[in-house]
Amino acid sequence: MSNVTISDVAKKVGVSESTVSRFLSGYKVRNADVIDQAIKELDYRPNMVARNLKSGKTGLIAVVVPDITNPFFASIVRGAEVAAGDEFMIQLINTGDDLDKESWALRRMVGRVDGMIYVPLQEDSNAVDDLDNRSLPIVFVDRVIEKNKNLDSVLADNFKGGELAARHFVEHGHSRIAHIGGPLSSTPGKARVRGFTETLKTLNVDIPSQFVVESDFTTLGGYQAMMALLALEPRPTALFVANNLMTIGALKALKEKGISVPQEMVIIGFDDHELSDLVDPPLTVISRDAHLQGALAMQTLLEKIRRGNQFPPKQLKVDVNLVVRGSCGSTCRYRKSKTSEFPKTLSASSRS
Amino acid sequence: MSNVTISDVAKKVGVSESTVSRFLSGYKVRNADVIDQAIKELDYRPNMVARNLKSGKTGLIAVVVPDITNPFFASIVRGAEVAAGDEFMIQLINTGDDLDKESWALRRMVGRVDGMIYVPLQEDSNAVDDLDNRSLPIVFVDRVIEKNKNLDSVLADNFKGGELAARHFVEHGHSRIAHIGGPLSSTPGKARVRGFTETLKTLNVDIPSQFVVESDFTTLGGYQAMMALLALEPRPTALFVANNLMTIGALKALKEKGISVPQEMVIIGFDDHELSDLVDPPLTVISRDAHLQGALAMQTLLEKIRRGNQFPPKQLKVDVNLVVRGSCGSTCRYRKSKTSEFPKTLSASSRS
DNA sequence: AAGTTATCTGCAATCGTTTTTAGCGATGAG
DNA sequence: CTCATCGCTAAAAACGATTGCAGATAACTT
Repeated sequence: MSNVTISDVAKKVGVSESTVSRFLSGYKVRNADVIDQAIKELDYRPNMVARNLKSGKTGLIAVVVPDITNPFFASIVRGAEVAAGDEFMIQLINTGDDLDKESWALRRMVGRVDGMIYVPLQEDSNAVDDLDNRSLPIVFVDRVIEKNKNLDSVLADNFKGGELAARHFVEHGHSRIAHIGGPLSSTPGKARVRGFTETLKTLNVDIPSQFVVESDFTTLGGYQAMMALLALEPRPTALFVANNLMTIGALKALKEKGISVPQEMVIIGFDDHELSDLVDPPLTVISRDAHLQGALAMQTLLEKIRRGNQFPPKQLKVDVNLVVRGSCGSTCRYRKSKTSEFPKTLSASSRS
Repeated sequence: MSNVTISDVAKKVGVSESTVSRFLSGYKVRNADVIDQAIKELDYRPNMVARNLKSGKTGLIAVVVPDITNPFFASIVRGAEVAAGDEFMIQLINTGDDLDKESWALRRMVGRVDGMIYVPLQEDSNAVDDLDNRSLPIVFVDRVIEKNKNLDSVLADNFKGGELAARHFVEHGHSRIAHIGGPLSSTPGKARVRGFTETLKTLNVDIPSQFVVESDFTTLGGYQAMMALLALEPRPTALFVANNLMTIGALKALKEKGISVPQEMVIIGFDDHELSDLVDPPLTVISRDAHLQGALAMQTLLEKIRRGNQFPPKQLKVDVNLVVRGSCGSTCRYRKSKTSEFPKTLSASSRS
C-alpha cells in the first residue's frame, strides 16, 4: 500500500508537515537535502486525491465520444491527449449512441474532471444544461448542441465537404447524384447534406428526393441505405456518403449486388483511412485532420480552464479537402505518382 | 461553481452533516424526505474527490496502450470500458512507443487509480517494479513483462496464430515462405514468429533465415520489411505478417512494386478489420476477439480489486482463428456466400 | 549592540466527505 | 421504579494534503 504520508516524512526529518509541503512546492527550505533524502528513502509520493481536494482541481479532462472504435474518434482522442501535455490526463467515455448513457456520464463528470471535450449525440439535447451553470468548461468537437451553440467548438468545414463532393460529381458530368447522409439531428449530418444539395442546386442539377437518404452513421445503416438506393429506377450513378462507417456499409452492399465501382457507381466518402487507398477501387474521400481537431479542442479547453471562461468562446473550423483516388472514376486526371501517397499517409496518421 | 456541500444541506434541514451522509449511504434516517427534498432544491452533488480521499478509492481504472488509433487497441479499450460497468471509469494513456513516457505515466498512476490494464511496450522492462510492491492491481493485456509473467494477463493465442498461418501455407503447396514479425522484445512478436517457424520446422519446410524479418509493428516498418524481402532472390511466394499495421505497410510496398496478390505473393495478416474484405484482394487474416480480450482483462482486474489480490493470478488466452479471404490465394475453396460475411463482421465490431 | 528587515518555520484551519463514539429519548422488561 | 435495549442522532476525529498567520531565526543596517 502506498501509505506513507507527508507526516511520515516530516516526522523522520523532524520538521513540520508544512515545511515538507513547501519543499515539495519548490520553496526554499532550510534542510532541503535531508527532506529530499527522506522522501527518497521512504519512497514517499504525494497523495493526489488529497491534493485535489485542497486545490479543487483534478488534473483530469473528460473526453466523451460516441465510440472509440471509430478511427476518426480515436484520432480526436489521440490529438487531444497529445495537446494535453503533462498537466492533464484523459478520462475516456464512450456514449455508444445511447442517450441515457450519455446523460448519465455527463452528470457523473461534475466534480470529477476539470473540463470536458464532448462529441454530443444529438443537436437538440439538454444534456449540457446542468453542467453549464456549474461552470464545467466544455468544448464541443465535431458536433454541437444547438441551444449551446455559443459555447466553444471545433468543427470540420462540413458544408465545404459536401460542396466539394457535389462540384466534383457535376464537373465530371454526373447528373443522377445521390447522398447517404448522417442523422439530420447531428451537426455533421445536417451540414454535409446541406453543403451537398445546396451546391447541386447552385449548379442547376436537380435530383429526386429519394436520392437523398438519411441514415445513422453506422456500417449497417450505410448498407441498408445503399440497398434502398439500388432498388430505385433509374439508379444513381454517383454517391456521396457522409461518414466512414456508412461508406464501408455502402461498399459492402455494392459488392454483394455485384455493382462495380467506379464503372457503374462512383463514390466519394467522408474521412480518410490508412486502408482507403488499398480497397478496391481506392477510395476517394473528403478528408480532414482529426488529430488536429482533437488537439485544437484541447488547446481551447486548456485556455478556458487557465484563463477562466470569461473570454468569448471560440468556434473553430478545420479545413477539409478532396482526396481523389479511384472510386470517383477520375483517377487518371488527379493521380499522383504511386509513391507519393505513402509518406503523406504516414505522417498524417500516428504510429503504433 | 459546484460549491454546495453536504453541510449546506445539513444546515438547511437542521440536522447534522453525518445524518445527511448516512441518508446518502442508504441508511434509515428520521426525516429522509426532507433531506431528499433539500438535496434536490439545492441541487447538491457529493464531492467525489472528498469521498475518494476518505475511502482511499478513486473509481478510476488506468488503461495504458501504445496507441488508441490502432483499431485493435481501440477495441480492447472499448471492451474494457463495457466490462467496467457503472462502478469504474477509464483513464486512457497512450504510451506511443515511447519508453520514457511509459514509465512516466506508470509512476504517475500510483494513487490516482484503483487498478491498471496495461499493454507494456517491452518484455524486459522494470516499469512495473515500483507499482507492484505498492499493490496497484495490474492486468497485462496482449503483452506481458517477462519478469512479471506471474501477474494476471489476457493474451491471444499467438503461437496458434503463427501455426495456423504456417499450416495453411504448407497445405497449399508453398515452400518459399516468409514472415514479417513484430519486435522480438514483445510478447506477440516473439510468440507469433515462434508459432510460425516452429510449425514450419515440424512440417519439414526449410526457409532461409533472411525470409524471417523482425520489424516494429508500424506501417512504415512493414513497408520497409516488405521492400527488403522483395529485394531477395528468389523471392518468397507466401508471407505471414504479424500485425495489422505492418500488413498495411507490406501491401503498400507490394502495390508500389506492382506485385500482384495473390498471384505473385500470397498474404496472411494478423487482426481483422471491417475493411479487410474490401481491400484488393480481400485480406486473409488471423483474427481474434479484441473486444473480448479487453473485457476479460477488466473482469479479471475487478475481481482482483474486489476480492483483494490474494487469489492466485490468472493467465487467460483468447482463441485465434483463420479467416480465409482472397489474399492467401485459396478463396474458391473456402469462400462462403457473399452475404454471410456482412452480419458476421457487423456483430463482431461495435457500432458508432 | 540594538534595531530593522528578510527568511524561514510551526501551528492550526481548511478542503468535503465518512465513520467512530458517545449520547439521547422512548420503549419494554424485570 | 430502575435498568437495559433500541433507533436514531450530533459531535468529533479522521483522510492527506495546502496555506494564512504569527512567531522565530538569521541577516543586514546603522
